[in-house]
Amino acid sequence: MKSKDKALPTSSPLERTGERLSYYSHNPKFYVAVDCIIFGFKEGELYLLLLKRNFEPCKGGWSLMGGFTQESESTDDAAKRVLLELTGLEKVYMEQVGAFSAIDREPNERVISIAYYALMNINEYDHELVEKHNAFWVNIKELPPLIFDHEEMVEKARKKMQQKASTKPIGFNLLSNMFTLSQLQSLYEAIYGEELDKRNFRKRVAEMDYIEKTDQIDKQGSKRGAALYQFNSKAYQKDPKFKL
Amino acid sequence: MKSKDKALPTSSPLERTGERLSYYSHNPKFYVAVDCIIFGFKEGELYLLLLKRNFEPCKGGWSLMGGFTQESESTDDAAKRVLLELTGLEKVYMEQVGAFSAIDREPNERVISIAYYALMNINEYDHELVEKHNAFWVNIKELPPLIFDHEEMVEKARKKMQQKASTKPIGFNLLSNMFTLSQLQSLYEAIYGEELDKRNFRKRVAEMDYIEKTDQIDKQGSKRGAALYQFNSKAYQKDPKFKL
DNA sequence: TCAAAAGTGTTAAGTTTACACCCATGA
DNA sequence: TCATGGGTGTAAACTTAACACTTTTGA
Repeated sequence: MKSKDKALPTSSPLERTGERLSYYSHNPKFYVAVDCIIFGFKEGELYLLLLKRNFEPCKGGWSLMGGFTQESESTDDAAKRVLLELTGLEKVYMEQVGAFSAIDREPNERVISIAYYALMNINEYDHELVEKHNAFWVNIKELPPLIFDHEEMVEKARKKMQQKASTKPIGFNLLSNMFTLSQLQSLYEAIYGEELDKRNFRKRVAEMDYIEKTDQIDKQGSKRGAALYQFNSKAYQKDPKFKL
Repeated sequence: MKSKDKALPTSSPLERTGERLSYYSHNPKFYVAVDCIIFGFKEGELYLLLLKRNFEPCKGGWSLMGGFTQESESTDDAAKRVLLELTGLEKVYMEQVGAFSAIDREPNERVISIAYYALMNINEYDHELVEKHNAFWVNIKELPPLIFDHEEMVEKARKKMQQKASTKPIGFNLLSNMFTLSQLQSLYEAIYGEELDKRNFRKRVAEMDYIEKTDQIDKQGSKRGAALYQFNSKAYQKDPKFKL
């Protein structure tokens, strides 16, 4: 790898630092950040967990939650850690969105950032931690201007999440363990940004045997009550077909 | 951004280096590489342009072409530069595949690498440069073991390229300016890894007005000769629908 | 008693798939 | 003259989209 083989035909004594080989030491190093697009869902709408920054740089602005990759971490690890720091949650569904590396993406320092999106249940997190970070759930239809290139990250994350959610059962991460079909439908309507036909939707759900009806009834959403369903991931593994 | 606000409540004098603010200086920095999955197409098969490494590390192994991001570049820029260094080509179609950051992905140094795939016409490049880098077109069905995590990069790139090629007219980058429908079909068969029905394929092509029949005839591929077509990207912009 | 959400099938339209023969030409 | 790839249409299968009424119950 790493081209530059003209300048570095073989490893030379000059290229050693201490005990370890260093073929690379004439190249620059960079801060590598991670930024998290954290999706939540309530009342038929998607929300993002955003920071109203009470620290520099861009104090006072709105931003994604982020952090710096450490020596001991992959960027996946760093993203998980950053999410844990903010929400107290482990094992949250996350996907890499991509690297953002424009030279001037931050005003004062060169930082390359790897964006990740996360899907979490908006009802289960550590409120104290979120408050401490001055973070708020913001309706995705009413996003404020975001600092740096964070709006671009959000856009890319939305597209990627939408694409993935249509072919893989990742949407359930945004719901409680048990959910009504109306909730599931309104979730997918929010993800796709369009209304879906109730009967066609339920027909498709009925074909996915791993979306299992429980004997529980939800009495919050309606007078009549609606059957609660759950996603059975083991059953899904056996016949992993999904389309909504 | 960047969490760690406990350790860094506000910018303090200590956080300044020279003239510039440095809120981040207690964080580590990393080499940031780019690696290129370079696709070509000939004789009905996909090929990758791979290096038989005549330099360390992993001299003698097969790898992707790569290089290090410089201060003056985004990773997109770096990927373009690296491709230019190897092939002499500018304006090649490239897409980011993602960041690869496992701590031990390289044996001797911590390097975070951003992978890109490139689609190029296998008939048009600077052979001298390729020879100088000891690079070879390898049939994608007969790939040798690759160093580091490059096989993982290739797999992810193939999936991403396949996905994109089915919905956006990027495949033309792998063909000459003019091509026969048989060539186009065999390209898509190679991308999808499955045979396609000739009549159905041509029916779909016929619906895309921006795939224009020229008055040129290809006499190489057959005795009878086959009409040559070209992709009209301006016509495509006007009605950007694509599905193959 | 009525408003509000839950639940339930059928048909038409559109899309996708399968399939076979004649044509033109150079060797 | 024949082997080779070029070129062409139709029907069946399947998938998707459109659509309206009855049920239950808490206020």
